[in-house]
Amino acid sequence: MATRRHWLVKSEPGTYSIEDLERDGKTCWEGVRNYQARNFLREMKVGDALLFYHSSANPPGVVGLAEVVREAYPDHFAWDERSPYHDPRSTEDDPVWYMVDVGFVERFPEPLPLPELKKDPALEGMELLRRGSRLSVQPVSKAHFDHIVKLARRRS
DNA sequence: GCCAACGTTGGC
DNA sequence: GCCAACGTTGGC
Repeated sequence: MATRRHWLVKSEPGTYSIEDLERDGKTCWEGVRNYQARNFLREMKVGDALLFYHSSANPPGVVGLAEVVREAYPDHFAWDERSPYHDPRSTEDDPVWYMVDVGFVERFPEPLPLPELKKDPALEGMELLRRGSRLSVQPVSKAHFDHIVKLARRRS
């Protein structure tokens, strides 16, 4: 079996929250419109583990875990003129944007707020904490991933 | 609401 | 290929 990879995905809770994913069980991760983030989406394999991050929240932070349940396929919202994610450069014959399906794994009893993650020396070098980092889909090292899960357990 | 950081666009 | 202008992200 191939080694499972680890990632972090951001969502604004007003758009789609961990509570929404808990309710839905799974969802398609549409709307990624950044090439670097898209390339990471296309690298994802079924079973890869995801940190679910609430951006533009009070406070922002990691709120739970999800997993990849379907590998990358064309993001058809790009073809929909009424969608906020519409992008005329992407067509059915030649898709530009992709999405995966993600499944709910767990919601942390308490969110891990960004300011606390910033203070943690064990998370040094994490992409999320890099100054000016805006990537909405990013790889996470296993060590950083495991440490964050451990922090979540410690809080409960 | 502000603004720093970043990505994209388009003129040249 | 350079780079200024612009739009977006996202913390604060």
